Order: sequence, then C-alpha cells, then structure tokens
Amino acid sequence: MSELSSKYDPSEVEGKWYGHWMNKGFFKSTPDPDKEPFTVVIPPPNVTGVLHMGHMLNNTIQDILIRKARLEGKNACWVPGMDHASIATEAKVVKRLREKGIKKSDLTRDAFLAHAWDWKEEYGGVILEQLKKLGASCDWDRTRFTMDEKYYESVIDTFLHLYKKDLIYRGYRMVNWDPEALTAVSDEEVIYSEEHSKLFHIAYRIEGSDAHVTIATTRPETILGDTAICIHPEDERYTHLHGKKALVPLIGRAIPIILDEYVDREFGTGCLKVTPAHDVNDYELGQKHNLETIDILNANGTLSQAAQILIGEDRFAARKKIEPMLEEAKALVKVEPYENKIGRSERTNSIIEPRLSLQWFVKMKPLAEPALKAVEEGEVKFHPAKFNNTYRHWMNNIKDWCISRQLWWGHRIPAWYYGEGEHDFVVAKNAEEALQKAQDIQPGLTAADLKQDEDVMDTWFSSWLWPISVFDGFYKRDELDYYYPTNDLVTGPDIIFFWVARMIMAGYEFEGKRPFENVYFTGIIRDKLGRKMSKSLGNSPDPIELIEKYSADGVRLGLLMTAPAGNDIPFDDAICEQGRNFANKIWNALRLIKGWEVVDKEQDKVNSLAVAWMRQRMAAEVKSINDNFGKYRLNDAAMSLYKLVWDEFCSWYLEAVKPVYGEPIDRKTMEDTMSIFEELMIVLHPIMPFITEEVYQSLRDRPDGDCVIVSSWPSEGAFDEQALAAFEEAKQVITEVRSVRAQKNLSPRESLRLIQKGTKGMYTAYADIVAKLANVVLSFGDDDGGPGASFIVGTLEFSIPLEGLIDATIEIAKLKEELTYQEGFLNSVMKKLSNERFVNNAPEAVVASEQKKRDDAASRIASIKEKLVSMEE
RNA sequence: GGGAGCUUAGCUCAGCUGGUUCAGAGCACCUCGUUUACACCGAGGGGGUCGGGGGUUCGAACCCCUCAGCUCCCACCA
Repeated sequence: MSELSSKYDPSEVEGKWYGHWMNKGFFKSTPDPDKEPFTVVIPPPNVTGVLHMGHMLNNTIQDILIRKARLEGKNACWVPGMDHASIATEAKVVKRLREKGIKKSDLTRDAFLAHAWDWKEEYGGVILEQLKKLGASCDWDRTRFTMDEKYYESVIDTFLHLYKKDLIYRGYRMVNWDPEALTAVSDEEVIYSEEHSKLFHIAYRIEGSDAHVTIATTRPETILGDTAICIHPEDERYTHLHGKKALVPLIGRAIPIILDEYVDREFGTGCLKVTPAHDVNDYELGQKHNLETIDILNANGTLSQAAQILIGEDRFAARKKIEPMLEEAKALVKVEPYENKIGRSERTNSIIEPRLSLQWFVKMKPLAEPALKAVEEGEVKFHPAKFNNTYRHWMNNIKDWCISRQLWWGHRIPAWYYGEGEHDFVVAKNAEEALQKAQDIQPGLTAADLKQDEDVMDTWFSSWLWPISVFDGFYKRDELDYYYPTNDLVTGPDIIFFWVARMIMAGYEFEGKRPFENVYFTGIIRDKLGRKMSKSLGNSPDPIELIEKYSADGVRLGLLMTAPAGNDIPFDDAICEQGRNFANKIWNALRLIKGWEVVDKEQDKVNSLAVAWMRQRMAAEVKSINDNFGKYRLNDAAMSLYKLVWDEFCSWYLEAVKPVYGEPIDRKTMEDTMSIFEELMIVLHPIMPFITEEVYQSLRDRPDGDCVIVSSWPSEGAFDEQALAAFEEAKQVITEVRSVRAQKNLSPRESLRLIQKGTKGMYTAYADIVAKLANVVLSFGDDDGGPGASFIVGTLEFSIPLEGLIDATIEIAKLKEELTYQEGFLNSVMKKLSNERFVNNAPEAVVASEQKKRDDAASRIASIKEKLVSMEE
C-alpha cells in the first residue's frame, strides 16, 4: 500500500518546510492599509543568550498567536531582535579579554568597545538561529538590536526629551553598588534573600567616663565609618547619655549620641550605630542630624584610607579580622547567630553595597500616572488579571530610577562637563551641540574643554522603547502609524517592573498611546521536583536536544498543554513524548487515508452521516477554540484540539468511514475526508506548524505557494447541538456494547443482536453508525430476546441476547446491584422533593429537573424489577 | 512587616455569577488485544468524603469565618 513509514520522522520535514516558508517570504510583513495589522514584538533576548526552556515556551506562544492571526487574514508582523544587555555582555567580554591576558583597565574606551563589537559579531545572536528550529515565524528582515545606529539615537533623544521636561536629574544619592561590576544598579536589579549571619554586640566607651554603651550590628567593620550613636529620646535606660559622646572602638574617634524616634527600643540593645555612608537609613539620619559622612570603602569593596585601620582589606576579610581585634580591645560583648536579608546583584551575585555617589535618575511619578491608569481602566490588559494587583502596588510606590551605569557597553549618557562643579554640564545630542550650549554659558570654551560623561545607561532605558524604536518610530511615521500600538506581548512575570511597566510608561510618554493591548504572562518552567531551572542544578534541558528527540511540534504541544497563563510549569520529558505521540497519530491518519482506493460509487448512509456529524463537530470546535484564544487559554485550546483530532476524528470519524479491508471508498467520502483533514490541519497549524504543513501538502497535489501557513482560518458556522448530543448518545450505546463484549470475551468480529425497548432515542439518527461500529443488528421491541446482557443509556433500555453464553446468576447479581443503587438514588431525590422549602425556593427549572430524575429513576427501577422477575423464573 | 495567590483522582490542572444524570480532563495505572493507519496503538476499566473545622442557604468544590500547609511579590529595621 503506502510508501509512508509507520513512524513520523520530523527531522527532515521541519527544516524543509521552514526553508520553504522563508523562501516564499511568508513571514514578511509590510504595511498594507487594506489589511488589519497584528503585531508582536519579541522580548529581545540578551545578545549573549542561549535558548532555554523559558524562551522556548514564550516564543512558542508568540508564534502561535502570530500564526493564528496570519491564518485569519491579518497582516501578521513579529519583530525579532536582541538586547545589548549592558552588564551581562560587558562581563562576558571582560572575562574573555582576561583569558587572553588583556585587562580592561589597560584599554581605552574605544578599544574596549571594538572588542565588544567583535564579540557580538562572533558569538551574539546564537539564540535567534535557535528560535528558527522551534518554528518561530518572525520577520527576520526586521531583526533589531538595541545598539543599532537608529535605535541608539532614539535612546539619546529620549534622554534629551526627559531632561528637557525636567524628568531626568543628576544627584548625589545612596545607590545600590555592585563592587564586582563596579557600577550602580537599580533597585530592581537587587535580589534579596535570607542568609545566615552574625549579630555583633559592641561596646563603645562614653567619652570622659568608664561607662559603656552597647550597640548591635551585622557589619562590625563599618564601625570605622560611624559618625553617631542613636537612641530613642524617650528610652529611660539611656537618659543619662543625652548630650554625651561615645568613642568608636579601636580608633577612638568621638562621635555624638543623638536622639531620634526612628530607633526601635525593642531591637538589640536599643542603641543604633549610625554610618551614613554605608546604610540607607543611616544616611537619612545623617542628613536629618547634620552628621559627618565617612566613606570607608573603595569602589571595589576594600577599606579605604578613611577607615584608618585594615586599609586595603576586602570588606569581608575586614569583618573577619576586626572580630578578634574588638575582642582584644574588650569591646566585643557577644556574637549571636542571626538571619537577615542580604541583597545581591542580579548579574554578578556579589553582595550589594549601599554607596553614596553621583548618578542620573528619572523621576517616575509623572510617568507612572498614565501607565497605572491604562491598566486600571483595561486599556492594557494583563493575562492572567491577578498581575494587576502587583502592578498597581509597584506603581503606587514607585521610586526614582537610577539609570546611570559605570560601564562602557551601552548608550552613553549625553552630558558634557565643562567644569569641576556639580552642575557644570550641558546635556546635548552630540559633542557639537554640547559645545554650542556650553559656549552659551561660558563663551570661549573649546571642544577640548568638554568631557563627556563616562557612564552608560541602564539597559532597560533602551528596552523600554522597544515597541516604538523597532519601527524607528521617532524618525519616520509610516511603519509606526501602521503597526503601533502592537497587539500582544508575551513575557515572564519576572520582568513586569523591569520592562512591561516601563514600556507602558514610555508608550504613553513618547507616543501618547499604549504600546500593546494584551500582556500574556507565562509561568516559570520548573523541573519535576518543582525547582527552578538553573545552570548550577543542571536540571535545565537543552531545548534543541528536546526538539531533536521529540520534534519541535511535539515540544510545542507538550509545553502548551501544561501551561495555563501565569502558572508555573513542572517540566517533564513525558509531556514532550505526548506531543511526539500525537504527531505520530496524525501521521498515521494520513497513511490510512492515502492507502484508500477511490471508486465512483454512491456514498452510503454511514459515511454521509459520519461526514455530516464531523462537520458539525468541527464547527462547534472552531467556536470553542476562538473563545479560548480570546481568553488566552491556549492550554485549553490545545487540549481540545488534541481530543478533536485523536478522539473525534481518528477514533470515531475515521473508524466510521473506514472501508472494510480491501474494499475501496467512494469518491465523495474521500473528498469529504480530505477536506475535513485539511481543516483540522489549519486549526492545528498555529500549535504544530510543521506536521500540519507536511500533511496538508501530502493530502493532494497543490499549486506552488498553496501552503497551510497561508491558508484561511475557518469561519464560525452554525451547528446543531441536538445532532451533536444525539451522536454522543450513539457513542455511549457503542461503548456499552463493546463493554459487554469485553466482559464476555466476545470477539468484535462476531455480530450481535441489540434490542432496544420502547420508543427510539436521539441516537437512532445514527443507528447505521452504531450498527457498524458496535457490529450489531439493531431492533426495537418489548421482547428482550431471552437471557443476555443488558444496559441503560439515559432512559433507554437495551438488551443483547446471549443465549448459552451467559451465567444467569451473575447477571442477576449485577441487576440487583444496579437496583440497589437506583433505589438509593431515587430515595435521595425524593427527600429533596418532599422538602417543602426546596420546592418553594428553588427555581422551577431545578425542581423540574429533580422531578424528571425521579421519574426516570422510577421507570428504570420498574424495568429492572421486571427483568429480574423474568430471569428468576 | 505588608500584599496577592494557591490547597479538587498517583501527577498536572478544569470546574464561568452556588442548582441540568449522585465531581471532569490529560497523563499515569489495571485488564484484554499482534483486527491489514498507528504498540509513539486499539477496546474496556478502576481511582477523589473537592486541605481541616465551623457558618450562611432548600441546596456549597464554588459564599463567609477560622485553623493548617505551600507559592510568589513588595518593604530601609540595625
């Protein structure tokens, strides 16, 4: 028969069709005023990135949305690209240079950047190639990079815009300092976790007396930077200390004892050391009480000259060393174990140091207002909606955004300094403009007098422009006016603040419009044990290997079926296996059909009934799929498609129309079956693009360019619920007969008599199909045909005469069991109905349904009893 | 310290504003089956007192209270 293998082999198929789609330009989009746009911008992966399961999931979802839109005749545009990922990339380049024996500090800025670009050209963008393997139908000609020339310019212009509006300022603030990357990072880039540490109780002698005051600290090395001791003004234990001074142990510096209600009398000793240079709260106390600020740390976390002792030691080494020193000085009262939150850098994992420095900030309050409103009023919709709360809370408590980073790889701050003063700078688009502006302030300045700020901007300060700048929106309108606002954004909830919230702010600030309408938050992929996937645990499968093993279609389906929006996904190879098995099932349905010999003959009753039913069934399914897509319940859509193909199409429809072995099929049924199969491939295509194309192409010869990827999504047609219900009843009858066969060990080949008592049921419209699939001869009448098996479907009673094959005592026992159950059921219904309050209060329909239950149960009981009587005779 | 969410079959989850056949699905499991699309299969089947307790109601997995457990987010307590 067929030359097709019994196993589906995706390895060649997937590459073949991806190449074909590319050649045909099916992924390309250009503005077309006659077509509705459907736009998705990819969350740009880091240029250093390698595909992981999270990418796999979220890009699969984007691809599904894009492919469905394309099938619906929309102008689908999925813009891919990459993020320059300032810190991550710079760290990679520095490491690579170090391996070659080159130190960053030995390089000029330009020389370093040259190396960085080399690195980007050589290693960057691996991930985009990997995305092709999973079938991503991005318009690759649009691939953007956040440091492309035009993009770069848009970042600078954005800075100028906000600066002009007084929304960007430069200030001396306490920031989160990463002593390894040697840069400030934003609040969002600090990850806090509970860690074991020690609480040191240290005694400070009171100046001019032998009395002591004891404080508690987790960071004893910072006592060298203390500039006060703070106590609660009403703390009676310490009234005698008011106005006194304390001496810092080891270095003997005298510091004032100040009073502030900030101190928690319950905590520790009720005395607080104040180190304004190294703690955010202490800094504020220092400001309030005009305290001196002594910065005892260098940028790299070692102790500075200002510390007086342990100079040059790393902060952690210093902490270890100062403990015995304090002990020796009899200043160490006690040390106790302690749990506290430690902040670490998201990128380098080094412990963050609060550090005072001059940085650039964006004022967020004015930007947050319209962005918050947009989500509150549903102009931007989150799926699932529970993230609205998280978003609202963050927006209401938003703080200014530190955007300067002490790095070289990124968009350089467009500020030029012409003097030493804190305010001696101009902000301008380029050096020439800067010179002009500077000359307006100080005539006579030359280009040589100007020095550009060394810092670059936070990576997110460029990515927040992504939906606008990928279309060069600040410089030409044609594309942006067509594609913006984009439709859907698919991303993880972990970057809701970093990226999603800021894009919404940027959208309203720079375009006056939302950047996207819907945000689909995926879950986090975990391993079987519920642990996050991580390199160190080695529990993260390589998506490319999974694709090779289970096919891209298989992995896509598997991931999708277990992934309701926002829920974490416990990943197990088994879900990919399920996807692979499904692909194989489809493949074998194709093999079956391809093996049929077609002849010109009348379509029989069974086939015409089956075709009519399947068409109805699909119409119902299309509606349900559209509903589920509309609600972003893609897992439900995937599951119902899975059942539609496997159960309805393969197990019921194909079994119904399948000719007896060796017999041909009529032309009409063949044609109907192929068109049904085609439509199935269309609706399944967004989820499983490759096999659906392969099957679509294999079903018949097609003109060049007739591909499922660019076919049309079926329109929602009317369908007859009654007919569908009737078929469900028919299925039940068939299943009951099969069950009887299984219990009695009767071969499916042996034809049986099936007798139904009384009036015909809904299923009888499909009686011919019942006869074929259950292999029975169906008749009606009160004569049950003698001893045999019996069953009930709904209110219909059936019997299968099995003279000689049946053990009457077993049948009687079964009937008795059924009788007991039915009587119990009737009893509970009667109880309800005899409850006056129920009858009076419940809606009529509910009461009526209970009455029907009662009547049905009563009639079932009557007939069981009747049967028992006749059997026991 | 705040806030949000979760707890339904072995696993992962549905279950829309409380009420159509005594709680559903997929996977896993069990039995039978080498029938000529597919053992990456077919047919059949078992399995849950809806986290515990209390309340509202004619009626609760669904509403209220309470307890327990888990997850996540936010926050400057040494």
